[in-house]
Amino acid sequence: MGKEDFVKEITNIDEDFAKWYTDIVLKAELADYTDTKGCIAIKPYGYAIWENIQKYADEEFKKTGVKNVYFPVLIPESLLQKEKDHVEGFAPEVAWVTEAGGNQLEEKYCIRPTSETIISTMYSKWLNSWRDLPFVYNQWCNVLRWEKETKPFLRSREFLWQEGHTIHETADEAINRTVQMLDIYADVIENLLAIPVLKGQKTESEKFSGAEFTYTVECLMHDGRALQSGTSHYFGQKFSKPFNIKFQNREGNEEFAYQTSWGITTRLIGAIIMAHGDNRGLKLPPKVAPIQAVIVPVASHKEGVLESATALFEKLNSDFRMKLDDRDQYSPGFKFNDWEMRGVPVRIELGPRDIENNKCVLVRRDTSEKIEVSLDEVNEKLRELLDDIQTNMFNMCKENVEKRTTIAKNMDEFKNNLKVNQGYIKAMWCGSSECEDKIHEETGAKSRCIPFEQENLSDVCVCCGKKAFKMVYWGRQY
RNA sequence: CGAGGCGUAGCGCAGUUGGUAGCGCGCGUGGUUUGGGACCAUGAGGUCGCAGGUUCGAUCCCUGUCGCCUCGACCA
Repeated sequence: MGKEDFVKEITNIDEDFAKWYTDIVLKAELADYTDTKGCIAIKPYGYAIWENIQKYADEEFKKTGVKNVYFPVLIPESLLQKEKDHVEGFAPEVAWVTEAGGNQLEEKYCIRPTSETIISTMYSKWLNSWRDLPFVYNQWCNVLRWEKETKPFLRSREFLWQEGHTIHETADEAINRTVQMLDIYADVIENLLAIPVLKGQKTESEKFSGAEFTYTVECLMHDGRALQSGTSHYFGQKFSKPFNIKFQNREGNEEFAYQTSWGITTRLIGAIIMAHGDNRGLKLPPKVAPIQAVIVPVASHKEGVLESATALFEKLNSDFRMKLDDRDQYSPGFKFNDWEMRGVPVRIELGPRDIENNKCVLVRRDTSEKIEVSLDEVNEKLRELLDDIQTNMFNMCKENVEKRTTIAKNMDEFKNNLKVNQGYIKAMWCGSSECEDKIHEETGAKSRCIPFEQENLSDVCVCCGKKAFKMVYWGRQY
């Protein structure tokens, strides 16, 4: 292994993926551990990635009529209790505020683990007529879930997300909304983050607590484990009844509204790290990278070099998110490695040789390929290169998914394929939670989803051999 | 929450058979360097995770506790 194949101080990605992951989070300065157990501080570079995700997603949401709102972080206990399945699902990981201002509170408050309850209460207050519908609201906020095992971005006690909550006049309209939002999530993840997704429906045992059904987008990481990356839930009238969200319909009768919720979280930052990273560190898709290209001047003490580098920076900075690395305490070689570790998609080298020839050198992070480009057409070339990197990163990721997706027709194949490839196992399923449990017990894999695109692999369940209901993707998860 | 591992400088680690600590990297300053992790000189930085106990004396021994990591169970 040559020195170009690894970065000092970062664990080898194939030897210890978990360690590699936390190395990247810390060394690339995305986040850091805090004195608050299970909660991270997101540093500027990591937060900038989140801001890019937010910006893109928020624009897509608004194109479909979503409006942003804000609800309280504290929810009274009585509200949380109203929907039975919901409270059962969340109770173990809810944190409570019982004391304030030096006094015990008469009613304790939970710190929101999700906001269906408080939002439903307000919707009930605000809704009168079918003419008021739909409510298509979203909030960007933090939530708290008292997780026992935590990992930066992937599972922390506090995390940032958006939660959309809608109510509709009809079931069809609500269901269409869940599909529409799932499609936006798929678009965010595939087009912005360059990670291919698997779209489908969660099984009964994997769906959101309180939902009629849950749609999901699943991603596969470098090591072949799956990550639930965005969910969209249909509630029907399961919340609107206990929360009394009703309206007078077109016939003049009282009717309960049809409800949805949907969310993506800062976990997506973890997905970017684990789907694209390699032994040189983080690898960011250009569309979401806080810095799309970094200019590294070579021999910057020499006459005119820093001036030319600054001029190039100015020339590019209006079209791209740029960084000029003019730190004088580091050698160019150090900077090359440093920016690769931080995942910047393109490095631009500019030294006396280049300046003399009116050129610069563009080096891409994904393939390490170097090209010389005339300074006159550097904007166009950089644009092309970034587009190509974005596409190539998606394709590389897709190759990994395809390589790691296998079919199993019996449990031996299931176990063997999982052992060899990790990744997704496609297998027929009878629809019983007993088989799901048994598969999980025997293989460690859980159902990822019932994909929208179905194939008939066989007529019988991979586990029990009874009549098959659907094809399911299975896999080990984060 | 079950099993295991680790807490000594910002990071990675030594070390003290009990007498308050060192190395490498990093960091500050001055200079020479600069096309894949430069070099010389000179500095700064530690209540040895925390709390008890044993002891003349604890970073070291004992007990407890907290935190982090890995593997399971649970979740975005």
